Amino acid sequence: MDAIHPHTVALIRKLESIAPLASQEKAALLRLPLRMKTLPANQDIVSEGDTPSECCLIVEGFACRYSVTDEGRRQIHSFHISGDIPDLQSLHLHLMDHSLGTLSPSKLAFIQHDDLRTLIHSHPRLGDLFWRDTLIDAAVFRQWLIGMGRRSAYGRIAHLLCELLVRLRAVELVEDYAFHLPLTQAELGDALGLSTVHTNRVLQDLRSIGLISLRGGALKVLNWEGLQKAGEFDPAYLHLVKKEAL
Amino acid sequence: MDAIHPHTVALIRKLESIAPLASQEKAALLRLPLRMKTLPANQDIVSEGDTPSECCLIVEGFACRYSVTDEGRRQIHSFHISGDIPDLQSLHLHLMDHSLGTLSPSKLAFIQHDDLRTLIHSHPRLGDLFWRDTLIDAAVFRQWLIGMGRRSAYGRIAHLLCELLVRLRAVELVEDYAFHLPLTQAELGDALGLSTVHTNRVLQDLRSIGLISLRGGALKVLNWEGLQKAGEFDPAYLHLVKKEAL
DNA sequence: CGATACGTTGACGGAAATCAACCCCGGTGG
DNA sequence: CCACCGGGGTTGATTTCCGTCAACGTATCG
Repeated sequence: MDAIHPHTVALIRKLESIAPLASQEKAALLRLPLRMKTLPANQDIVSEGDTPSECCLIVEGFACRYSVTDEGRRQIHSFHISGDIPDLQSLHLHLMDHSLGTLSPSKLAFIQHDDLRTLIHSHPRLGDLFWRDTLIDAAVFRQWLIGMGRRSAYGRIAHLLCELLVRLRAVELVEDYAFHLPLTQAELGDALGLSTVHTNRVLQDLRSIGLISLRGGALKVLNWEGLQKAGEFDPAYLHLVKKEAL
Repeated sequence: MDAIHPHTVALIRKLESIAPLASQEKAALLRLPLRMKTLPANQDIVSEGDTPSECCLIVEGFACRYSVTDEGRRQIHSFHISGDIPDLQSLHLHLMDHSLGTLSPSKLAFIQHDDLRTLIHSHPRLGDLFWRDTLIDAAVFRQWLIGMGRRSAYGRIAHLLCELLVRLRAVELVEDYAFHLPLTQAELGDALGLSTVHTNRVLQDLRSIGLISLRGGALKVLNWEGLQKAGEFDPAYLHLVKKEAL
């Protein structure tokens, strides 16, 4: 009856990284009606003040949630990658209290709230799983909070890179400790509460110490142990099922 | 059959502040089996690394969630008041990635996960409501993130005080812009990523400007308009149903 | 009446912001 | 083909907010 959407595999891969899925649950997910959309970089997907009636699944690309203060300073709350549904919360919080935008050219799949509700109704375990996902989301916020409050710029950046590596690896976007990081230094700074200048200097430190290499959006972690230590990184807060972290 | 627990009224009042409740839902909540416990200040309720099988409803008192970095620096993630279930997330995230502790002498009510699951199963709308509550929780984290990243110490403290006033008012713990704030300046600092000394100085500023008065745990907002402006506070992110804010 | 916890004050230092150039590189258009 | 342009990255000089250290005041309590 309904079309099967191969784009949903990104979602399935992501969900399987945080809990096992039954085959009929996967089948139900694959039957979700999707509205595909491609966006260039730096476009709003949903804006603060909106009351969306659908959620946005990221199939490809990088996105972020952010707010802008009265004085025009941007704070990025989180980064989102393939398989994430960054505005899943709009299912229960109807008014967007922040914005969601692309950071790189992205392929998006929109899912109607009603379709999600129907899915959850017939597969309550999937509902629990989505809930779990939003809870992990909150856990990530808490980690960022620790970084902003109590870690140096150096530790903060290291921690963020560790987090991105682990999350990207969970959806198989990391090869040999290297991944594509389409973020400008200004964007990294806006995420970590740092100025662009300082972000630049700390990144240079990380490179000169030999922890990472970074050129033109290609990031490679040269010393995973060292980077984790620098960021006091412990992946427990991501609550992944596969613990072959190291 | 089951006993009716009047302590649950704190929870009902809180839930009604974020969504309307049907009378049979209230009745079901009142039938929840509770295990009461009284704790003095500065005691852990749940500790990082625990895998609890019950949630903690705060009936009376102040609590906070927090983490401690390797160097022993504490970061408080959130404050919790009457009606909150700060570790509701343990329902779906079995390993605690942070600790929960009292800040003042508190009256607590523990609810078995199984009882919550049964409740949610028979009243799915309550499940949605609990989910919504954890989403608001995350929204509060995002606001704190904005503060830590992009606001001055002055704005951060002002914002926090605004948030506490609105949340406390939602559960009827504010009278005439005054409320009980049993937090030390060290605790405020740990929440906002500030040193105790600096917290002290900024609080003095807020007092000398005439925005607040604060003595011995008694906080009174003298200039609500001014305090909101100082903190760029907009209560939308709390997603309360009663909007008679100002 | 000391002990202890919390608040307050001053002096000093440091991490990071700000300001202001300048470089590099990939487009693009004349 | 080269000049121009703009976005991102890099660098240095300067400033500032806030942390740290250390002392002292003040209140509550056993």
